[in-house]
Amino acid sequence: MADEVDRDREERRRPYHHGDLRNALVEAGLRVLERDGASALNLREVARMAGVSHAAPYRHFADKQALLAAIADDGFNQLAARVRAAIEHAGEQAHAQLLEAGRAYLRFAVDRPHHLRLMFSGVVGKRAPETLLYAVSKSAFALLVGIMRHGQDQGVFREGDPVELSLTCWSLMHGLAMLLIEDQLPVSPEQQAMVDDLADMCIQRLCDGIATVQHEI
Amino acid sequence: MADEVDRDREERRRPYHHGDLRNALVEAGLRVLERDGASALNLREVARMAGVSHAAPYRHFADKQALLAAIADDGFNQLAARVRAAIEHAGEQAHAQLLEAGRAYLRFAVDRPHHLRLMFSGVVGKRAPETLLYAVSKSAFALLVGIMRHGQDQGVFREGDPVELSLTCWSLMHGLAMLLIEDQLPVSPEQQAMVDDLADMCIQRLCDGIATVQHEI
DNA sequence: ACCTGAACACCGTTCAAGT
DNA sequence: ACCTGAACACCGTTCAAGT
Repeated sequence: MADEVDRDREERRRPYHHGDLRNALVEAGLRVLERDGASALNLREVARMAGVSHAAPYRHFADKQALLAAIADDGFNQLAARVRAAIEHAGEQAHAQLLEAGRAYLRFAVDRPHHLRLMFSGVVGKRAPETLLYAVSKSAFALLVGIMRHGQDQGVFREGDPVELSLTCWSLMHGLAMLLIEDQLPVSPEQQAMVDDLADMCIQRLCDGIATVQHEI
Repeated sequence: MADEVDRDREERRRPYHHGDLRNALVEAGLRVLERDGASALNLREVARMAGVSHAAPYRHFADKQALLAAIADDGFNQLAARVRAAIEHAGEQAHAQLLEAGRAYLRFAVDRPHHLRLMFSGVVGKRAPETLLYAVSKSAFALLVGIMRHGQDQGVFREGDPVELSLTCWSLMHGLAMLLIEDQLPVSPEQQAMVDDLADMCIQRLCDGIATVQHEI
């Protein structure tokens, strides 16, 4: 407690030149975001929290949107890291990897609902395919495609374009995450075990299919 | 053109007592929303568009959030109506009904991306289960549960809790819709035929399953 | 009952000036 | 090179006053 206060004061005392203001602003923004939500996130308070004047952020970000984009970008990195760790933790079986990846996605949503919402809320604006943001989200997607290929090699996943399979799976988990944090589902985001079960259930349904016979399309 | 101008002027001329200001505000808000997005939606401009002072909306809405909630509510009604019409148009087969419902969901997303985002963006705030909003979204969900039961009766859908099946299906379509309007998918929302195909493909994957063998969970 | 106009606090953004 | 302080336009919200 006392240590935290001292550290805070030290950070604020650092005169004039803040060591790494850009990062400090992103982190402060992240704190405000998860505490009060996106609508309460404003540049002036973020600057206040970082101990600089309200004009200082404009040295590092063109405007408020640019800060939001940086925060969203950080979220994509964190999400990808979590999913990657979950896959590694799952062992060799593609099916188990898929379940763990799904759980990790949902846990991120439950831990940082405002962050996930920001990442997929259009605040960032239409992005060009070259953008870093796009690249990072693509890299999380690449993990999923890897699982699919792996499962096809193991003979446990059906043949077909692994990108299509991945896309279906991502949509399922993403929709589940969004509906969950919007309280649209009969499961409270607070109950971790129930959330895990929900992820498992949905992925299991996707693996098993819901039809009794296969339709031509 | 000239007619529109005349009508607009007539609406604005109506002196002092606006006939149905509440609805006029919701409609004006809807127009601003789809034109410029949620971040550009402000009460003062909406009031301007409705031809009243910036304080007038407070006679009908407690605050800005209440107007946003009303707009979101309208969206849930429109979405449910579209899905209902799609199901009726699909004929008797549960599988066809499911495909058409999915297409309708995705088309709504593509037609009104900002509206869908608002509906599921937490601006409305945590809602109590009794809220109208919740009830309406539940009624759209009820349509889906109906399809599932129907398919089970027809013997084309696997046995199991129809609510679980519906929840999986809704998550899949919702996630697909959100990712699509965020330009996260390799399909442009402008290409209607591609969007329909995407909906079909995902639902087909869910119906068929992706695993070659059924796992215990 | 319903709407207006002035007023207040606050935000995003800019810019000349400071170190 | 990086930050400050004043300034501007604009927004959400309130309230006494008008019809």
